Amino acid sequence: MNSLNISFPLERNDVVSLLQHFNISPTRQRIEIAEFLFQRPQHLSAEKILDGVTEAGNRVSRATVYNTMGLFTNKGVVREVLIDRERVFYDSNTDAHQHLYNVDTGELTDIYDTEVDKIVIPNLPEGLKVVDTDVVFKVASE
Amino acid sequence: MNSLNISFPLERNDVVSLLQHFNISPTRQRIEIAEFLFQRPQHLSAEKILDGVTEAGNRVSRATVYNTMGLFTNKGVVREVLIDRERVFYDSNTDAHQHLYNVDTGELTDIYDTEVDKIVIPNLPEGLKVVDTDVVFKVASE
DNA sequence: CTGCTTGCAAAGGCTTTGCAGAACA
DNA sequence: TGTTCTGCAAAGCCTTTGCAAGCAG
Repeated sequence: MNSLNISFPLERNDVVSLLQHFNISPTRQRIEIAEFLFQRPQHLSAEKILDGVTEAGNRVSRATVYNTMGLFTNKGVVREVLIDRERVFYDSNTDAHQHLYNVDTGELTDIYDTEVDKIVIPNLPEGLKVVDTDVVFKVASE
Repeated sequence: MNSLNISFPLERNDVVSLLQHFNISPTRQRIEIAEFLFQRPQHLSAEKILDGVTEAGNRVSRATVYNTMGLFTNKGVVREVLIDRERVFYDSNTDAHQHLYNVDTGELTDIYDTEVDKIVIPNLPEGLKVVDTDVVFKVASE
């Protein structure tokens, strides 16, 4: 999925390149948000992103966080993960991978299972192509 | 996932049995909601469920629809599908199956792919078990 | 009776929007 | 100087909650 091979954490220069690669003009706010996102592979809500950017000493409005994350998602910079109905999570890891969601703790972790790539959809109608595959394994304590 | 082998549409008597099977006392409202859900395999939002039940000539409040769908989900009568960030969908088909989501049209369809059942999670921590597997293929026009 | 259910209205909480000012090319 | 972007505040919208009345066992 991700042909960019991001090596976390991303330096500021790399962040700017990344944004430009996706045809996003690198404004101060977008750079600061992206820098925070790509410190490491992580799953973050809009609120957490706002908090994180703010704690890093930068000032970005809530509306801009929402606008920016919508933009990043559309452009493919990050991936939306819908698991918790309470809020959307943004995944800074866009490599092909799946998720393990612990229903007891709410913890969301990445897993890599090459078998998933081999899945072929039976009877995929003509003229359609798969643009993304979301796989979430919900796990609980035994 | 579903060992009940529901044959759509479900008759009123079967609906009552179904609810009892899940230890849900069959109140008028719950029966009417379940009857609407199990007319056919479908993916419905709370609003659509309220509309449908109302149009069928029954009277149920919005709050009861939400309460009931929460109950049905917890008991395993239906499955929540989180795809659209706008709202939650409830799936009246609880057989093991996957979803095809057309990002252009918003259409959500069921697919059956036995290969998915074979997926084994690498490094699943001890003491955890998989309780559910959500697979969504996002497709678009070529 | 006693506890479970329902329904209304209000509150809650995440997200979007309108619009004026700022930044940018 | 025209376009894009930001930020504030308000609005929007889905969902939950408090609470009184109704219903079931």
